[in-house]
Amino acid sequence: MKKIKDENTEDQILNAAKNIFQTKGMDGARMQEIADKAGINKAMLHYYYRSKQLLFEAVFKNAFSLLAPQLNAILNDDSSIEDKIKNFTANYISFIIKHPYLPNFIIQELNRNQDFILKLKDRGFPSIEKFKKQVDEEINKGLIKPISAEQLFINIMALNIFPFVAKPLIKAITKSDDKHYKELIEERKTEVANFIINSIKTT
Amino acid sequence: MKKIKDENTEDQILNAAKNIFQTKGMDGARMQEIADKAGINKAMLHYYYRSKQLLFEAVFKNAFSLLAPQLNAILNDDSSIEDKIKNFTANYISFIIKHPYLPNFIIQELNRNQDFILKLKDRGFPSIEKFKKQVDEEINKGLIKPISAEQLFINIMALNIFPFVAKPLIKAITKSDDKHYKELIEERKTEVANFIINSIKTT
DNA sequence: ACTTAGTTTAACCATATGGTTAACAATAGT
DNA sequence: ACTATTGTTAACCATATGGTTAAACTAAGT
Repeated sequence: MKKIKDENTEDQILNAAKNIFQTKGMDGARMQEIADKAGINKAMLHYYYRSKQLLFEAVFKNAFSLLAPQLNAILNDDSSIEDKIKNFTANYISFIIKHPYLPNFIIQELNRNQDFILKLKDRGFPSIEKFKKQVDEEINKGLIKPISAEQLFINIMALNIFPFVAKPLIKAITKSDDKHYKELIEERKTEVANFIINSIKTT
Repeated sequence: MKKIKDENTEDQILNAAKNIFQTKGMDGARMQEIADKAGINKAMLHYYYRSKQLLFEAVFKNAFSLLAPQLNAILNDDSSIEDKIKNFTANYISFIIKHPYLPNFIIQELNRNQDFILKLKDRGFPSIEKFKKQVDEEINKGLIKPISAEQLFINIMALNIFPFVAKPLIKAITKSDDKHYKELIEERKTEVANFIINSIKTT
């Protein structure tokens, strides 16, 4: 009863669906297009995933499960805040270069359907508690200037994620072609960490 | 031949279209829903705007023409960089509180259709040249630490715009209800400017 | 060989959707 | 009052779309 194939149909579908959903979003995606990209019949999509909604959710959860560990790297790692910021910045940018549609996809779809995030709020969902303690500790030790952990976290996310989400806008305003945009992003692997640390480090 | 009315049909349509397009995006919006919200017949949409695409473009241009002056406030004002950052941060956040769907709408749609930005690139489209000169000048005068104008501009945009774009994510990770989220944002009116200035100000 | 269970296909279906049409209403100029 | 122009409506149309069905195919178990 097992199919001996290079890749089973279910995965072919999921990969095609990832591709289409992440570039066009839930509303812009067409089941026929996904089927075509997977090289199979449209009925197969429903055979394996029942509905567009369920197929989409499979893709979304999959995408989020890639992003979550990245965020947990700031929130739950044991290294110092300075080290975390340096590592996260370099790692996250490399990570997104490999998955360019991820941040946009997640942000867009979370905005489209606010309730949707409830379906994710468990197993490994990033949470800020530990980070809060760490920030307060380092402030007390005089290692960093006073700042709320929430604001610091928002700032770290913003500086790292935004340049990808707003790529078209940034390219237009800075009059960059793809090459120059890529250089800007590459620079940010160190630039962003320095910018943050400059701001919060005690002198 | 003029209609004496509280509001002419064309504007009613545009307002309804704004509402629907900005919350649901081009792909998620339905002409029927726009007509219903405007309280008119669906044929009127086509009578006044010919097609969904053209109606959408009217809404988009309108939205962008609100955002552009905000960005130009950093790029082309005559005040010092420090003052610009302080003013922009406070103003922009107040501005978005009034137009909460704006940044998301623009970013989402620019990502959906990359070519679309070409239709905007004229009259008052924000451009970074003047800001570049100013940054270099202030660095030379020793007022701020060395930083590329592009990176500084990206950082300013990121810290200000991202918290709105990523609202659902931030709310979930910081376990905030609407009230706490609003407080976080309110804090940022001064927090963000301090964060940036701390980082670039010479000591 | 035959049965059984899972897999795949083509054809089909109901509905939604953007858009059109033709008739009708209102208004202003004459 | 008559006419031309503009505004508005209901009915309609072609197509796209998510989803279903019934039949055919495949591979393993016996």
